[in-house]
Amino acid sequence: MATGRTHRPATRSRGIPEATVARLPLYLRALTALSERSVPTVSSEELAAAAGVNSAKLRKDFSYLGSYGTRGVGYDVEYLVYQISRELGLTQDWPVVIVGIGNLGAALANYGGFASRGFRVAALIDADPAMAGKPVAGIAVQHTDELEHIIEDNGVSIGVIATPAGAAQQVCDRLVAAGVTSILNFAPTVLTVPDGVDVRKVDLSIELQILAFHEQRKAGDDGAAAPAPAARAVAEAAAVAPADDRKGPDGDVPAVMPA
Amino acid sequence: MATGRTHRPATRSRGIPEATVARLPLYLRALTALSERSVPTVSSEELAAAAGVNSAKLRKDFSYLGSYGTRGVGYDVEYLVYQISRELGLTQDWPVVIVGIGNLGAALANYGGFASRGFRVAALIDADPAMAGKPVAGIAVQHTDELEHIIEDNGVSIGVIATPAGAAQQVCDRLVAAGVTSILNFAPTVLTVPDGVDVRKVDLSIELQILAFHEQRKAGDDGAAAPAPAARAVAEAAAVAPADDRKGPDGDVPAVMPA
DNA sequence: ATGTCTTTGTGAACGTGTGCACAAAGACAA
DNA sequence: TTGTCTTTGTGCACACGTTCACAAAGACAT
Repeated sequence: MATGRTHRPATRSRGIPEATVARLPLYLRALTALSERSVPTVSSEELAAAAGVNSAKLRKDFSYLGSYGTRGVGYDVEYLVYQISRELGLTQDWPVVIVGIGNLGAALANYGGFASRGFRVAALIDADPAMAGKPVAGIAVQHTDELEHIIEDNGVSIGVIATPAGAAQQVCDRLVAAGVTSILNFAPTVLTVPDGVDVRKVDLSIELQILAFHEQRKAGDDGAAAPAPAARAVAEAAAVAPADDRKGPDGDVPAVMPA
Repeated sequence: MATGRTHRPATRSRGIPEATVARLPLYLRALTALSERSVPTVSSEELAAAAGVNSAKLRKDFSYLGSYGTRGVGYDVEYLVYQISRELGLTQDWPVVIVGIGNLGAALANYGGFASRGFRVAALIDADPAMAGKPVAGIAVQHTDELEHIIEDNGVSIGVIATPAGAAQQVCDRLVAAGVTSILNFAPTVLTVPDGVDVRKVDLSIELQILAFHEQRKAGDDGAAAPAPAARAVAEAAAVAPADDRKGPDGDVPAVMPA
């Protein structure tokens, strides 16, 4: 350790917990809104409410970034916007490629939130030759053949995969080989990547299934909270089985009753 | 756990951890793929690899559902598909409404994964009168005025919000008032809902920001892993400041340098 | 039946995340 | 300056999640 500073500014940079990182964008959004309304300062309580989190959690989150608040007053909105932006790396420009310009890819290309914060759609790529040249969101779609070329020329390190599941791993491999080290995957597949490459997935179907689980829970629990009188008819139709034979008939049950 | 002895199926159902619930769809997908290839049984090791998780975690996850494996053999694929489907509530039909038929809403309506597992798009709703009647994904878009009507008639309990941020809370309120108790929110806003209503959010911009954070981390770390030679030029331009003056100049720094 | 071999199911240790509650820091007033 | 009042920053305890490691369960061969 060659630092030589007085007290440990410590490795806070390394030490920011994932859970905190995941919330920083949320705070940033709330702060940006305040900034637009020219609100000069905000307390942890107010900001936490706007971001939908606990105020103690928010303060602890900010403490990982450093001590940017003023006791008795709160946080300076502009300053905090800058600090969080910097911590998230949004003060620099991130060229992004979107691969797979189907319905979803096109929607992503058109999504305003993309461009707003440091992200720039550098290219739209699709495997369909018929798509090549067609403009989507003001950008001409390029063919997959150009992929490596585009990534290297533009210094792209973030790729978005919006292809069908079957093509995702292959596209992923090519992206990684060409130098991409962060991938946002919308295809319903588990991607395998080498160490050092980050993958985040967004899976509509999984989200819905999680909701369905909780929804079913509520329906089963009934008696208590049951604000919605509807949605029952359908549920009943499916309740053909004992509906609560967990643990099962001990094991002699054959592997039947599939979907 | 403390229970007597014999078999206390206990309240396992209540006790399924959220983290486990979130992985069940992942397992289900892997199992469905195996099922389609007519694979009869699978070990925790194999299945874990396919789902991209640790095998011990997978076994523990399954243990919350009951003891569906056979020691020395593994899990029966078909049986497990059924059990997980049932646990997730996918053996019943879930009518879903999508509100906001812009680029994203249309993409969602066309998304095959929706219909595949128990979910059925009951209606597409948009505030633009010009959209009304237009077919998207084979379904005629209906006007927002019909919202309450549609939800009640179809017993919809799951709603998807794909509107602009500004309209999201209002749409959410109407959905909830009409009986929806689970919401999948694509709008970049924090939704406020009463107790008993579940909200899950999917936020493209947040995912990208998290990736940017890690990407920046990698770039800062350099020296070690740095497969991508590109992407540096831009990064440099942003490195105007000391680049590592965290903790800041002690506090006299004015709140300037915003985005 | 007995033994061997495979794989589950889970106790226990560990790591991460959350939230309370309060001392300390600073603003502001007199 | 001194005192009061607000709000941060954080120690601590607890809840949740992950992973290891292994005994017990069962399949299968002999």
